[in-house]
Amino acid sequence: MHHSGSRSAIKELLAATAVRSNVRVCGWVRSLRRGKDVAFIALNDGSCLGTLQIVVAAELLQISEMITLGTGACIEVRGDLVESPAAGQSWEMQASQVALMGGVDGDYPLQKKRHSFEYLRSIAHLRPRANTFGAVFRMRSALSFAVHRFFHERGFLYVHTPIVTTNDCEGAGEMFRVTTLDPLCAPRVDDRVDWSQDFFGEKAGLTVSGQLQGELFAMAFSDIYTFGPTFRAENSNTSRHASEFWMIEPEMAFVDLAGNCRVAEEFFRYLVVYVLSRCREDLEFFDQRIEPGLIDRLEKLSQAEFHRVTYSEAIDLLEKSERAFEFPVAWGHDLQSEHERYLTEEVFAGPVFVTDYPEQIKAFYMRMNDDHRTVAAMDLLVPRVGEIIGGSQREERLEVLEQRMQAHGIDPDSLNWYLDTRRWGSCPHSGFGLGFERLLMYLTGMENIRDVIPFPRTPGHARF
RNA sequence: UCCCUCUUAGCUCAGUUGGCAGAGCAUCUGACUGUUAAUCAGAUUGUCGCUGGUUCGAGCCCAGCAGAGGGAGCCA
Repeated sequence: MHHSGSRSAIKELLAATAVRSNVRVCGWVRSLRRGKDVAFIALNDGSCLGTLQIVVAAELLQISEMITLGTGACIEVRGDLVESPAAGQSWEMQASQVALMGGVDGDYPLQKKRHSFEYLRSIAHLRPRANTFGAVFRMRSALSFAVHRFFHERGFLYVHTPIVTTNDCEGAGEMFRVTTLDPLCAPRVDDRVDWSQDFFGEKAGLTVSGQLQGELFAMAFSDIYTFGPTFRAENSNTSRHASEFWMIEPEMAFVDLAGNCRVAEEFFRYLVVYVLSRCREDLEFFDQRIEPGLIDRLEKLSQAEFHRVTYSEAIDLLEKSERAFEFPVAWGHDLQSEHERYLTEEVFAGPVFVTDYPEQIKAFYMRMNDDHRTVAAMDLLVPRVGEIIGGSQREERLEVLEQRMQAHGIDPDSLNWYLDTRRWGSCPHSGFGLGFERLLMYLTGMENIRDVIPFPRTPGHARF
């Protein structure tokens, strides 16, 4: 800023304990009420949900280019912070100077009224200025910090696993291709693209998970975690899926499945308690406007016991229920959304870990149990969202792992570096993956993943 | 990818049996006011998603296409 004098954040002014003179604030006009002698501006700068009421004498507004002042305009105000004589706020600002930085016209798409989320998605470049999205993205930021704090407090190493990868066999979904070859005349051998001539000398793509690399680090640093973007080229079109999302993946040496669940539970509870104490104003907004009862739900959750049930027990519970499910319940088949929802919403009415799934429906790296028909896998199911965490104890025995890879049609040679950790100094270890956006949805009550990502990427959509 | 629903003013949405295109908000003008998404009066605003069909006549019925939303699958 070319002017001297520092800028006060509106959050700070609204929390003031005494009057303050010669204050400077900058922000965007949320609402303007104009009278003959006096005008009132509700100003927001994103530092908090609330607005600062600016009181302006009419003469001040008449001087300059104030014609373009309206909802959405950006202004700089100088004046004094005083006690507000009227109801509605305890502090307000008596303006001595108002400067327009960026005006608006009648085409400004955000009005001082409620808009549909669908419409706001179409103006994703402006929606951060709307109350709901202000609250969502402040909370996203706070929650990211809380994730790092949790692991930092417990001595976990934060590792940046690669975004570009050449593993095509993680079984976690379709990959986006990364290439510098010209799609119209890519080099070919035997009628197939010759990836050896590509930039990385082999077929490369965007990561679908940092887990395999995370395991390598866990077998050197004991406790590690990753927290970064993940990409899935699946053509899935639901309110819970995005092509680009953020995932948190801890990996812990010397920890079995039960210990893995304990960490997941502690982590989940830590984050709930964190937002309850640090994001109160935004949570109250969600509680009021997005999901009535949210705060109560989260407070109960912070005390709640997380239930544990094996897959086989879950199948029994589903079979015993009088419910007519659309998909049949049978041991050996994966649980459908409706089954998961029934378990977490009706049977347990709270978070539940389902463990020990049949080996044929889970990934190759999950540890084979002694019964030789289930693996040490766990999913954490929560009401409303369904599966929010998926994890397992990893197979640390070289021969068993090789066997599992064969059975899943994966060439062990393509992952020889992964197998090396089992060859030399192998150890029992476990980890899980938590979808950051799903967590955010659960904590805000927002129902569409596209509304908790700043600029969401989904099939057919990568604008902004 | 499959199933269902939707698409009307800048936004949110009504539009009956096929018969003149509507409301609220926003915007503009004015009034009024220490106001609280202020209030009051007046004014402006339409390729009824697109293409074709049925009909004397289509926002409404039919077909195709496009876009959006919800559900399913896949998963986090």
